[in-house]
Amino acid sequence: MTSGPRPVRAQQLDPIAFESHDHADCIKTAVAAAEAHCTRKGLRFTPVRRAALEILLQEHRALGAYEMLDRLRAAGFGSQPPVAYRALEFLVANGFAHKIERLNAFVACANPGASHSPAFMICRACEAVAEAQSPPSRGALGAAARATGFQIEGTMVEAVGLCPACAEKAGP
Amino acid sequence: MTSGPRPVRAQQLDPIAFESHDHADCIKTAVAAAEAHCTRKGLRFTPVRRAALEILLQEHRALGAYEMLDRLRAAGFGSQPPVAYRALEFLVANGFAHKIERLNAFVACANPGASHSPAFMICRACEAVAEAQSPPSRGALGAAARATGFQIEGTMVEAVGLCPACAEKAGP
DNA sequence: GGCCACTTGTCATAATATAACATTTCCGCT
DNA sequence: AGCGGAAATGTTATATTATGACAAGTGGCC
Repeated sequence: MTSGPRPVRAQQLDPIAFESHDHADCIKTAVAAAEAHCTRKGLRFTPVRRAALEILLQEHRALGAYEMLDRLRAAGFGSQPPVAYRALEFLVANGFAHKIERLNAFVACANPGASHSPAFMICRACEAVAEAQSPPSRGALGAAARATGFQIEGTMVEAVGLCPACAEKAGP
Repeated sequence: MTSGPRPVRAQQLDPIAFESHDHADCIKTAVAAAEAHCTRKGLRFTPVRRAALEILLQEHRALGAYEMLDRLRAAGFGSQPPVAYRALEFLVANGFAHKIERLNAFVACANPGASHSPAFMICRACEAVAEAQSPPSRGALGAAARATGFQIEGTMVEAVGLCPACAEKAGP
């Protein structure tokens, strides 16, 4: 999980998650949305939790819990694993972040508030993670579930491959 | 696994993976298939590897690496983690087993040899795991990949929920 | 203030996974 | 049959990921 040669460019416009966009703005928007959601639901959007979300939003890649812990510690919060795991658990439980099982790592939700059945594309070279929306209970799996009587409560879809930037570096 | 509806006898009938089938037979068949595949490909189907596959086939649920290690040790093989991890790596690499990322655990392949783009249904109550075939990257994910230029190399699909037996136990 | 639920920080430990290396086994070759 | 190299095995040691338990702090509410 090296932080590798990740492209970091001029202030606000970064080619991340396979597309360019205004990063500072996407952070502000997402944090504001989370805050609003917590207010509505009576949840406590505490400093650690806000910090954790901001840290995740800095990257469009998955961050391990211990990487998160390092950054939270650097920001003056507690320094033991549960600090990171609890903040991440809160973010995941409330749809502000997702766990990437394949990487044992966490990524900010690209679409908080939207109906959630996300699918992820994970670059095996640079570890960037992009989120796509996938319709719930899709094709073959939904059919198999109905056929056997299995009740689906949640589905994980994670594709591993090469993002456009890394594909270009790798081959012709 | 189930190669069609098969007549079954009382003693060998186990209600597993959400369906009844002849378990002893499904083990023999799968091991023979693996052996044949290895012979064809010049791979070494060594005793540990065979034992690991048999152990996985005993269950239609995912087994953690250390659970596997315990059983391999009991069978007279080495007693250190790499023993289990290497056998499992071999089985996964050759399509005889799959890793269930959600559980950090491994399950025998229900359909070895078939074109592989498996999807799993994981019961959160009893941890049974059933494998369905899913068409490779169709639908929303494939579309997103094409749109962004992401090259999918492999996809993991895991649904969590309740198997029929546990659903019945849980609530009418 | 006193109560309560929740959150935070910590220590301790569990569970999962890999690195590195000596030894043995197997296969192809002569 | 004997040799050489690649692969597999078993081991020690350690890295990485994750959780249990408990004391102390925080904030809402009567």
